[in-house]
Amino acid sequence: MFFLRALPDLDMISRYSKRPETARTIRDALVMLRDASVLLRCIDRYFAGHGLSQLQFLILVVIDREPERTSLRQSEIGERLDVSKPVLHRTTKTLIKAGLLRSDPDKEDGRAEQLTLTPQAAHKLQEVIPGYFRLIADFMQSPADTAAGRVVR
Amino acid sequence: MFFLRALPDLDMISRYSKRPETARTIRDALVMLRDASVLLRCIDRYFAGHGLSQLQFLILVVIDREPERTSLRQSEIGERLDVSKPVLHRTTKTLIKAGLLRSDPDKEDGRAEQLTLTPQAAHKLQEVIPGYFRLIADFMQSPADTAAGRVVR
DNA sequence: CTTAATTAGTTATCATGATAACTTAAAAGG
DNA sequence: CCTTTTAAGTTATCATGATAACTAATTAAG
Repeated sequence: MFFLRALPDLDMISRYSKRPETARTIRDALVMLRDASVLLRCIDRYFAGHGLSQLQFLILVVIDREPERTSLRQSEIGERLDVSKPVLHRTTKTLIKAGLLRSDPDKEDGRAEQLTLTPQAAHKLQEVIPGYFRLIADFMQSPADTAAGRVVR
Repeated sequence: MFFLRALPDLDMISRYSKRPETARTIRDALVMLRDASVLLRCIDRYFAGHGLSQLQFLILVVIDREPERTSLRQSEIGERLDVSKPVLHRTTKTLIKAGLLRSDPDKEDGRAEQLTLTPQAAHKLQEVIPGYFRLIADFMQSPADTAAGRVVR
């Protein structure tokens, strides 16, 4: 996360990078980092209000959206989400305990487990996705209001 | 951080948000979240290579760039950086132990402390800022190469 | 002045990210 | 086959974010 509230001005950036064109690019990147950080916090807060972390949500999503499959292994989820193995392990266990995932042994591989969405998980996704997209759309339209938690509508 | 490697396509997004214009906006936001997350990781890795966290760097920066002042209180740093008080507390203590900050009692307020950059900190900033800006510029020009840690030059 | 409210900083505790090192099963090489 | 290497998942440990609740100093109100 990028925490700086007031970004450096172009002059300051230019002091360290010769070409003015580059300074402008860097400025744009910093704006992006700041915007994304604020939005990520809004998203975290939104999911927390539904008893989920962002990663938990994404794990459910990648299983749900898999065509022709109803379950994935931990390792397959890892191919779709850019997180470390131990974090994936811990988070899938949390989801199992919460009743949102079911774990079955993989018949082809004794080391692996197949992770399937429970009906509660499918329901949870239905409950959560519309508001997720609405939050993002609201933020893009009016970042300050959305970040302040005000009703934008 | 936003970990999804392959973003949902417009059709999928449209299933949850009526207007196609909104779907496009959401897609843009997801792209931004993903780009920013990848860049943030590159930045983390860069600072780690110099013995700093991103927050540690930003604390040094906001003190350094303060006009007419050579020191700030914890609370003033908190006004400039969007982090919680305990995190700020812990991180400034770490910087003091590392010899990058000096803490002096505030003469006007018995509760407060004035935090000043040490010469090592000023040197560290000089060492670190050019590469920081270069990393960001490289990333904006060629995200994949920069993220892969390849030399872009 | 004295009391109440606010502010600066601290502490304890938790959540969620990472790496390193491990166990066990599967796959590859000889 | 048997050994070695790779892959799936797990465990231990650490870093860095958050909130809640605290102490002590300052400021505001009466």
